[in-house]
Amino acid sequence: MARTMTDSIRETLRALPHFQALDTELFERVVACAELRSFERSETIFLHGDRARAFFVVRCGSVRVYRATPDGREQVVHHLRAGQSFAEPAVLSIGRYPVNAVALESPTELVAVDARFLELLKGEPRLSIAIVSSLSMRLLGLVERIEELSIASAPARLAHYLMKLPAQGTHEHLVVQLPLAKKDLAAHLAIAPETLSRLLRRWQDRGLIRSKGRTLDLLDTRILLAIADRDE
Amino acid sequence: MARTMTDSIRETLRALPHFQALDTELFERVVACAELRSFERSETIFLHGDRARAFFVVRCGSVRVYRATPDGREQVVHHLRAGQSFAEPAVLSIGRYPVNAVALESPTELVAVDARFLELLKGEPRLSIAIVSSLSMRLLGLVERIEELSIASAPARLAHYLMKLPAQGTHEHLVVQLPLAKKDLAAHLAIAPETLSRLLRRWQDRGLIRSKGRTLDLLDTRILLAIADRDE
DNA sequence: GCGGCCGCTTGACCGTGGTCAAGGGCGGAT
DNA sequence: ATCCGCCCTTGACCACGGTCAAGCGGCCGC
Repeated sequence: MARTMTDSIRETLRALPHFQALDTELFERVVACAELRSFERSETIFLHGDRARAFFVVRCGSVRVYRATPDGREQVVHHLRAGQSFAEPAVLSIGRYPVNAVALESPTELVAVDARFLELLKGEPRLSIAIVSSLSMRLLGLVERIEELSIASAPARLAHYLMKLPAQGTHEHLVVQLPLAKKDLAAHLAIAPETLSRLLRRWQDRGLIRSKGRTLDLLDTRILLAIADRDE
Repeated sequence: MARTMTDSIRETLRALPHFQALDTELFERVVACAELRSFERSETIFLHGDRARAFFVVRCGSVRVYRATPDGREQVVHHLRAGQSFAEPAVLSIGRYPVNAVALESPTELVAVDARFLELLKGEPRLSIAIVSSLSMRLLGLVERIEELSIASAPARLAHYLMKLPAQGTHEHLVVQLPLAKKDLAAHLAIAPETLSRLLRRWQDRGLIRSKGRTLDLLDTRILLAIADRDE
């Protein structure tokens, strides 16, 4: 019954795509590289330029990975939830974090896998194949994100985001929950909070959605999809 | 004296970071997966959705990798020159190209490394370590690109681009050559060609640069740097 | 040398979306 | 229950940069 910290680590790591196919012995050696860390809302996990001693897997809570410019603006690169990993590239190549990461909820628990993992990698082709594949997927995801951020208009980005959210209900009347505060969602979509607010208002007036706090009813998915990949 | 096609392939692949540390025997097995292909200006190399049979290394010429949206707009993801590789992730994970690629010059010669490479990877930890590292670098590059495209203003993007170009001359009077036609540069920076034109004009009027065709004199690098990471 | 094409430049216009400022509403703390 | 603070909303304004349209210039083919 006693649930050790190592059990938590084991459970979190095993759920990762990288590690699902590993045999027990190798997997335990990975677990031995890891420790559990806990963060509070708004607590910094690492900063741009810090020495990259570990990569992370989200056990619970959520994390924002972002870049900041000298003039104080920032751009969200990733938003991570339970079961997702981040910062592998920093550990596996240059050894410094190229971005900032901050916890968004209290508590946010992360499994930190440190540099001993690199040694494992060198001796284990199966492990490196898994990592290659997972990094490749991540790359493809970033290419998507480039498209989202630079081709699409603000309404298209929002509609696209809403339609990708896990939904409940029938095809013509979906109900979704926003996983972020609206101001954080705005940051993720690279728009001002005011713009987000105005868009939701407009669509509600047109009968496309209904909005109550973080719960949205998508009433006309047909038109929303059209907005998502054409343009408003 | 006779220079075989295989020699060309060997030379091109050997210059890649992935392959520099390989011993001769393993390297030759990589070479055996590769063939040389030639393209003309504007010729398509692959399209979004095509089965990914190979990844590529640029031997000469240049390549634009881009995404297109239903409404006809497009976003440049990469611009590649001699010695650079692309499309590894497609081959190494999902098996389909997620983007389009087109040759920008005549001739553009590419070394295509086909799927037999995957088999090599499975048996060779050193090879996969090299790939992991190189994919990681690529990921970091894409994060930079996200910042470039979505945080910075048009003047900042342009100034940043100019200051990163290989330059000749003294610190306070650099001379750079644009490696792209201005309309292609505009596409890379995600701005309209007209905007590029106007920016260069304005900076020339202010004495920051001098522009003659594709040759630019950077007369005040101090201010250009300021524009690059603050904002206009 | 001449014509035509394509890339570059310039001008005029306008829409998208960011900024500034102020008001309302929900929730947590006491 | 009440207060305070933070988020969200709404309004007014404006500038950045895209689009449309026209004119210019250089390069290549004939």
